[in-house]
Amino acid sequence: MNNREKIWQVVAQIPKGKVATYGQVARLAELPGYARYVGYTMKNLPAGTRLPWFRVVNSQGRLSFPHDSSQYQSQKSKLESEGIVFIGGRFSLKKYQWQPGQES
DNA sequence: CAAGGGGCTGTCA
DNA sequence: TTGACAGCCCCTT
Repeated sequence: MNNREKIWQVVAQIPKGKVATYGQVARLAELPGYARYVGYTMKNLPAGTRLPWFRVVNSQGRLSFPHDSSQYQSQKSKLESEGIVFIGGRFSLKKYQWQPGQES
């Protein structure tokens, strides 16, 4: 299993309505410091993947796409459909960040 | 082999 | 609270 797959597994575990930061995903995948690689990996997901990549956000409680890009809108709407509320272009990371162990 | 860049981050001003 | 900076890791030039 390569690092890319480890990342996929972690992302696949993020529960609906919750989000995780790139750095958090990296740590959970036992790859501390690979935050940036996580983003790179999400960018190169196989077409048609069912991975909830939209639940991965940056540590600022914001999305890492240009505010006017279609990708930003796409991710934002997907998160909102799961109950995450955006205020002024961002959301409360404190409130929605995934805490492994309290999922179910 | 070197350089640039990408859905990042923690630190410091 | 923002913005600038320096590290991080990997892939493509």
